[in-house]
Amino acid sequence: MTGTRRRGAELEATILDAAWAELAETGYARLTMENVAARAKTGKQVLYRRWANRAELVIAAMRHHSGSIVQDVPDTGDLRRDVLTVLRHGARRQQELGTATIRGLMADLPELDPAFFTQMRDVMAAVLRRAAERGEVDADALPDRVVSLPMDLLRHEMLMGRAPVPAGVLTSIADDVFLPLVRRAT
Amino acid sequence: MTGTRRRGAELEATILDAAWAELAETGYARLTMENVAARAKTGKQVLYRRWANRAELVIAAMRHHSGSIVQDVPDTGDLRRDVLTVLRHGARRQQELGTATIRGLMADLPELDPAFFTQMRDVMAAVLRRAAERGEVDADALPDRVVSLPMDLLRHEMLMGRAPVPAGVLTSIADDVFLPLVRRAT
DNA sequence: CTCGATAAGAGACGTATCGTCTCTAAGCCA
DNA sequence: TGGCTTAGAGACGATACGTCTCTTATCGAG
Repeated sequence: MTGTRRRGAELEATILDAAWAELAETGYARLTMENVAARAKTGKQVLYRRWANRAELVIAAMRHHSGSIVQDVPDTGDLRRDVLTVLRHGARRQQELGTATIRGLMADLPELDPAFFTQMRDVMAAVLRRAAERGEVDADALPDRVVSLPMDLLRHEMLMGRAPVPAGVLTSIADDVFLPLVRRAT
Repeated sequence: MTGTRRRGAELEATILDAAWAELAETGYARLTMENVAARAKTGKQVLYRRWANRAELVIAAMRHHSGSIVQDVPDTGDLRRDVLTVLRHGARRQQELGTATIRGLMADLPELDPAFFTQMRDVMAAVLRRAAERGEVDADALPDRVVSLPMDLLRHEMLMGRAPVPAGVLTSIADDVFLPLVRRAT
């Protein structure tokens, strides 16, 4: 039995799984290219051929582990419920990664992908548009900052806090800040 | 002339100045204990005797460079102006440090000093209390989250953005989010 | 003024990881 | 079947960490 040598997509998937496992086991700070390569039973060069550095590898591993962030925008017929659903989704995602990983990535990445933000804002925009159609909010002329407000606050919470974001924070973002703001007649 | 050997506070100040200079020159990522020691013309051990790691040294250097964050709470007689003053103060502080340094610190610090947050929230609370006395806002029964909202959003902006926070962002935080929220009659 | 304790100044040291390079051989394609 | 690509494996020099060792300047007690 001479070794079956993996290639292309198969190899790539193995590496990304290995990276994800290392991430879960040791965390971002201690994740090394060497260990990922070892776990995937391949050489470092194979990693460097695909990703320029740790950060890119980890980003790729994240994407590989769970598809694009939000495909199904919630539509429960109630604005508050929709908002909380979006927030919970984000919070769960954070829990999977851990604060330390998120912070580490932020530090290593020279530039954050702007698509990441617009994506989340578009989700909220869709939720708000439907709420406007139902008459729950009075206008869709809301400033961009207001639209992205819930996710911005959640992100802030995820970055500053240590542990998983408590559920109370999510309801507070919705009830103390966002809903009073969008329900208000301008 | 046998060397004049520095001690105590004098030595410490020299080191912190060196750290601050290195920070400005090379940024947090490339700041090394070795270089700081070299610039201060001392040994690494002298640094490690005082600070456990890079992050602590840099924090100390920041504090040394510019005193406590806010001693003089603005009081212009106008809520909007006060809020913007606080925000500008924070933005200036960020500009001095640079986003990369802030992110690096966040990644390295296991735990953020909670005093940092309460401090900023207390500033906003003071500003709001005076506004309430003037009748600008209707109640001082505002949720904590609302009180810390402007600084939270600014912090989010500082962390996610690359360059110094544009002035328009500050006014947007005040005019699109904070003021409509606190002026509203509950 | 003298003596001992303390800590500065300087650098060696072992470890860890980086990112590059090199080499051999396996697997795909014509 | 022969050639081209690239996987698999590891050596390599560079950098920085954090610890340690050693000498000697400086401070404070007596």
